[in-house]
Amino acid sequence: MRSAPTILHLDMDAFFASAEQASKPSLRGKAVVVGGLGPRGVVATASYEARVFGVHSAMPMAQARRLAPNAAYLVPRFGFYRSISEQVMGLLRALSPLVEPLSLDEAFVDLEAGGAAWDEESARLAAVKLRTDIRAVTGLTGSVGLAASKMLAKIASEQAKPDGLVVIDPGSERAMLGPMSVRTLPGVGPATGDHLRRAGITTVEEIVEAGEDELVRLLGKAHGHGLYAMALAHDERPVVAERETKSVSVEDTYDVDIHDRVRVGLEVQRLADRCVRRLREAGLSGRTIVLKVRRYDFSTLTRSETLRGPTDDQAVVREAAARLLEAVDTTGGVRLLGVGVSGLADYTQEDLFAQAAEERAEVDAGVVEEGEDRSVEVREEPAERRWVAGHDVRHEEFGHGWVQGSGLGRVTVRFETPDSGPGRVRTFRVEDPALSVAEPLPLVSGGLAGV
DNA sequence: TCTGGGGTCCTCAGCCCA
DNA sequence: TCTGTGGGCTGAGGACCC
Repeated sequence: MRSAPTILHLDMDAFFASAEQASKPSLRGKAVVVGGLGPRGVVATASYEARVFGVHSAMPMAQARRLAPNAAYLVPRFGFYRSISEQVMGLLRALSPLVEPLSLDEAFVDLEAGGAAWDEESARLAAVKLRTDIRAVTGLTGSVGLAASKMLAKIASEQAKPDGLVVIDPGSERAMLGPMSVRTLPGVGPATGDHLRRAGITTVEEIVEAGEDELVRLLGKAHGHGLYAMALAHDERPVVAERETKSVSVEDTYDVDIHDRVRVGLEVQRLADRCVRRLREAGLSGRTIVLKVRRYDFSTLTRSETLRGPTDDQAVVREAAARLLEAVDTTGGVRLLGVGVSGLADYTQEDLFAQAAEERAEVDAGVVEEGEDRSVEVREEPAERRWVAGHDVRHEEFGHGWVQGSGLGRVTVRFETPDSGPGRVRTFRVEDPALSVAEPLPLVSGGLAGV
């Protein structure tokens, strides 16, 4: 392990909820819950005000509504969050070329590799400046952990939350980790935590006392060795900037279980099409097609088939998924269906030529118009459906606002912007021609323009 | 209480092949 | 030729992460 705390872990505070609060002044200081709003939705992020009521990530939305009935409930706007995330990642890359994003709101940075820091003092200065810059550019706060390894930097940023900075001094790690719960260590979730507890192990120092052989016996080779090393604060995993995608998948949970076998088949085709679209957008093709089925009783099964060569062909993926479905008993109903492709390869020249030839043939045959996106069904949306709660809109007279709710032919809009005060609410007919869908505004004036 | 969506990695069993 | 062994691939499932 290196000797200076020059690995940085950044974790944006309650990211989705904070972004919504920054975008909507009337929600600041209020309980905000972002997640799926359907009957089977779960919480993606809860604002700190909502956490006071016991609401947390991954909690069923129905339970969150019981705990915090007066909170604002919003669907996630991933495009908006992605644009903020890109600004943050830009600030990180200015520190070092070695930036490893873990998600939209989290990343590791190897400060030493970028020459941004070489000892504790320089690392601390870089972290302080980073937090100031993030706030200036995005208007949001992030917590930072600094340590000599990834695991410890992540634990440090967790301790720093919200809006803080924690540095773990090299030499103090073992003493700090010892009394902590085994669940603190990466890779210990509910199942492994339970497993260890049944063996009388609840803290990190009890892992060390149990010894490596006992851990391997309990958890298997890879997990046992890995966890024992983590408990000793040994973590040599490097910060990796470019990670190759290993699989691409799409899945849908249905509001009501599907019983009709024909409908199940149609949904699988739709998912196969969506999966292929994502594959192509990423310039990838893959050999293994995976079908995922979650049944009415939440039991989940996967069926897969490996082809002779990689494909990104819609018809091939559809057919494979349909074959896999044939072998699955869906009596009783299904709540989730998914289609994925793994065993990925970059587009080969051969693939490109084959695809181009196929498309030319289709154009010649009059199947699709040149320039037409054949993967997207163009359909006129009913007026009601255009007004998604939480999304931005613009009114010719009243300016920029966001949809608070819609129904019964009416849409309610709150007119406010990130730099206005809390705004007023007005209601319109859903087909009001003065109202249109709008892009989110930058959270800081000029912010989206870049650093 | 009733459990999303998109991923990653590991384990185990069965099969084939050298 | 028979038997044992070990590696690689495939398919299924489980755990974990954000």
